[in-house]
Amino acid sequence: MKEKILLVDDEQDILDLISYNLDREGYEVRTANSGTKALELAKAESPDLIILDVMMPEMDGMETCYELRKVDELKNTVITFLSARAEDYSQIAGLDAGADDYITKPIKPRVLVSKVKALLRRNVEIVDESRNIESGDLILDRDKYVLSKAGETINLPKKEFELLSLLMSKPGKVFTREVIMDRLWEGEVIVGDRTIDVHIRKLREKIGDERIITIKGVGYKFRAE
Amino acid sequence: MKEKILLVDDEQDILDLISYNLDREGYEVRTANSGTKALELAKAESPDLIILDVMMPEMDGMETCYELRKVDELKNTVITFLSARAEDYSQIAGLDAGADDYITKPIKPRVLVSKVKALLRRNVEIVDESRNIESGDLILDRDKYVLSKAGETINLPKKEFELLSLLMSKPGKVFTREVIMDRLWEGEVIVGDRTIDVHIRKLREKIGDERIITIKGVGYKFRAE
DNA sequence: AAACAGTATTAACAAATCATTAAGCGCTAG
DNA sequence: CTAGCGCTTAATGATTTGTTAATACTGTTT
Repeated sequence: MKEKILLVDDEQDILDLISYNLDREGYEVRTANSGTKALELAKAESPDLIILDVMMPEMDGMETCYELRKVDELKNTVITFLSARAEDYSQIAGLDAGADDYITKPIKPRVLVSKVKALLRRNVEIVDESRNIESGDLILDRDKYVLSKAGETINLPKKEFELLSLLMSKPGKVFTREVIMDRLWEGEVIVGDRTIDVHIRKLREKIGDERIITIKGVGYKFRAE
Repeated sequence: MKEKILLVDDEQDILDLISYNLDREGYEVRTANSGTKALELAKAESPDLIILDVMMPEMDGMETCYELRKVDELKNTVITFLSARAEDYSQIAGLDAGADDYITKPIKPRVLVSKVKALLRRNVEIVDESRNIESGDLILDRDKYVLSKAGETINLPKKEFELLSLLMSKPGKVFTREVIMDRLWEGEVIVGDRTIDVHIRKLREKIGDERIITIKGVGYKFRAE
């Protein structure tokens, strides 16, 4: 699943340059040469990221951004400006219009690419941050402090809940014992390594052994589907 | 850990001037007076930064840049142009060729040095950002602590993972036994040479014999595609 | 071709790390 | 005030990972 990027600028050269670079990185790139067209395309495609030139005839970047932000489907879309001037004034005004970042010309392809990557990653993280985490038949409800497994609800004690919550926040990612301790016992006390094992064990008892994977010498991770 | 810079220009004066300044700042500077030689040197040394004159007889800067970008080991290398003309046109064309920045003549040593510093700093950030190393059908995921080979995931024990991670961090570069020991057993214990062989062997069992190449009397390297 | 230096391979051993169980302690609800 | 729950630890057992030693191999030098 490629991530979609909508690129808006009135200069064809810029469109070519940027789309060439993003395309090479494996993104699906759409282009528009005016704010009006951008709005149309954005509604139709709901891209993950919109790169918007500030200076355009007719409808400029700021205005387009305001309009884009009104569209409900684009709530989770990251918008970033593109501008020749790095003046503070325009930066602030741009972000006020609902943009998430600011890229200045002249464009340096590799900077652009890594910025785009960072923005999209941030987006993913924000989405992940939602209160519920699902994976397979498990649903972890951070608000209600409850875990559901295949419909039935399981009440987890605090430490177990937090541990599972941590592991499930990034399925597949390994959490070292050190990190786990930092998160679950922030500085308070120092607990032994076996404590973590025991909590892991209790969790495994409740959600099944396969879900939590041990990486010896490294840490634990939640099995990504 | 000095950072390596490759300097390419057909005029000896320029080479002298720039390398004098960069050398004084503690960088390790190599020079080439043609695009062809630059390619050779770049492949052999995989520098961190390449400064490329646009106007050169035979193979010009743009063309050299295109060629350089095709080389896999130079993926993370920053390339910057050097040109007498600051016209917009050449800027865009140059960046399109895969360069990261543009330095204009006449060269002001102080400006050059600070630009170089900025470029290398950025490079560090970019490299740090991606926790994955890819090569061919292998993907090493440092977060998940797994290796994927053609889709299927392989779990590697810590030492093996670290060893492969080291080798893959600079494909094609030879790591001596000494360096490997430094990185994998930082001062802790002293292990025999055979230990490394065994880990290499286990890795080869898992990823195929062709991937890791032995250079007798020197060390091991990961085969660049 | 024999001696040599360096690497490969294998299996056996040692060490590190994790799992499991049971038990104790402290807090809180009833 | 005490039963119960949750948290932690200790003790022991199981497993994986790391290391070494012994031996075989490969290529190079004399």
